[in-house]
Amino acid sequence: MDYKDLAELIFPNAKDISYYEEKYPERDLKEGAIVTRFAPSPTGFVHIGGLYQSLIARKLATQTDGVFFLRVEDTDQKREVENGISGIVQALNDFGIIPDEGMISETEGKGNYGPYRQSQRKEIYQSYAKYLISQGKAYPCFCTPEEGEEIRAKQEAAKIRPGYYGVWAKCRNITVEEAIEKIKNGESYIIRFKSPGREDRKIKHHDVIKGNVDFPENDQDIVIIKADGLPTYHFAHAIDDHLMRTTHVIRGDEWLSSIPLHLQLFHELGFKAPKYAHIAPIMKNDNGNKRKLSKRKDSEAAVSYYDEEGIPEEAVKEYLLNIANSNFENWRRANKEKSIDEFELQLNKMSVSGALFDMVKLLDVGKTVISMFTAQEVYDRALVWAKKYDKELEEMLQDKEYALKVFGIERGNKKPRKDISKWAEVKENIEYMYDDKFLSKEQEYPYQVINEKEDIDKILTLYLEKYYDENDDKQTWFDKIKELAGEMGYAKEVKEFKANPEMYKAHVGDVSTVLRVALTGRTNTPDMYEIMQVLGKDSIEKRFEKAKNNN
RNA sequence: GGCCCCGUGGUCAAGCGGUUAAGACAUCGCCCUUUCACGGCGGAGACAUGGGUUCGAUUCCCGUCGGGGUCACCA
Repeated sequence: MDYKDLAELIFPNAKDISYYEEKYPERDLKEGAIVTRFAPSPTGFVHIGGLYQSLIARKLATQTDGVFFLRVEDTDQKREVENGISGIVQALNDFGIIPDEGMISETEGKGNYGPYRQSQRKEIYQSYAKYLISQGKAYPCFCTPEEGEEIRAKQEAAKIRPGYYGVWAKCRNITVEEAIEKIKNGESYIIRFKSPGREDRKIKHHDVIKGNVDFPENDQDIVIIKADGLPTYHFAHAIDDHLMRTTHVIRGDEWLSSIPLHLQLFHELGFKAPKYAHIAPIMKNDNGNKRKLSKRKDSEAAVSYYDEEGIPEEAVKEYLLNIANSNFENWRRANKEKSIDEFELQLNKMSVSGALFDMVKLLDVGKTVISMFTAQEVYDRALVWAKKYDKELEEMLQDKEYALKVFGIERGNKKPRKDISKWAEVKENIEYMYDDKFLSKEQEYPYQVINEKEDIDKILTLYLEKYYDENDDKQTWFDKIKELAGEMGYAKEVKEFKANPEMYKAHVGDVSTVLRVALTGRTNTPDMYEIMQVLGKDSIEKRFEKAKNNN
């Protein structure tokens, strides 16, 4: 009896691996094409780091005329979550990251290298496990989980390296006869890889991002097929990325230390190893300590957060690209109008250590992104967001014509206004432009220099009676406010005021402030001329009236 | 604890033997016919540390300290 008999006994129905090698041939792509993937487990939660990886993977595949696919790693039934796959598909879709192959819904996939869901690839893994067993490179292990823990406890007590290796690998040297007998007796078992490695030898590895890294060889006989018949991550990774013809494995750097194992697995399986690019995680400062953005503690770890806050997907992607390749910023400044698809990302320019997540910077990117939008785009996007998250804003946006005027203030020129960084800010930002909101609410009037009610009332009255004409162009409008200032005995020019401060109580700017505050309840607003144009005479009169009646 | 990776201003980061050590965000000041925003100009602000190697180290080597990752029948 030999290894073949043992393999046959364990996996009697498994196909020969040549079947799969033929079924999933080398891809016919041009030289240098990158085949890569995003391979999450379907927990229903997409982490910003996952989006980061996908963005990078997608870009690289696109840049090289390669392939980007979505593979779902659902070999741990305990972690299964309902609709977990759809959540991932949807999240990627929201950010315009569309895989060429892979899962497209909870149950369907597309492409010729599937299934793209590991739980549906059980037979494939078993074929390769069978192959390894028949080669004497894997073996059934009859140790129970409890025995495993005992071994571990002993190792810890003795302060030696924990794990299933060397003399601790009890089942590694069981004879074929013995193994067959145990199996026939119905003893339960798992399949372990028989590692040929030695801990005292080093391997060299070149990571596309991390550079050269040396590790001790792997000597652990890791589990490859679990008691439930499904593979562990490591085994599935080797089989899948080989069969799906992945050229570059782009993943989080928490996997870096598995490199010796993975390389060994590829080698023993007779596969060519892919290139690896281990991405540093996005971190957060937590009381002086850096740590990965945490699903439980940090709302911004979930990609859904950005949708809820109304941070445009373009902004999130630009920010991420910023972290990925610091030359992106310069490129962006030189190419303001271009799509980020035209930026060429380089893996080897990525930072080897994790960046702290910077919300302030993200919002700054958001501001710039939104400032480039037309009023129509702002309207459309804000409306989509409002329908989902803010009924009141949705109502305000019902009068599209008016909303477009409001969003059009100081927009579309060479120095567009940058005052909206996310859709959640829109309501607060435009609220005062709506009569039904403004007039019905009790207002604060933070007048600055000119404070006497008498003066204020006089300015408001005079302005409407004698100066304001809605047909004035901006220069005339401006000149009239100066005249009003003069009539009131204030300086018509700020410079004049600054030169002779003792001669005047206030200047034209202070008069403007009175008008502005009466009009909007704020000291900071966009250009007042445009505001008046949008508001119209009727509204202006009502607002001044309200201001006069204020106390 | 073992193994591995990393350490340039508050943050993201160029530079990688000789530089006035870029740039962006944040911050401060000035200017931008009246605010704010935008924009412009300017200021403050950094090579963790101790030893080497070298004519010369932010750049190379070693130690220290600090940070991160990993050591499952989870991915």
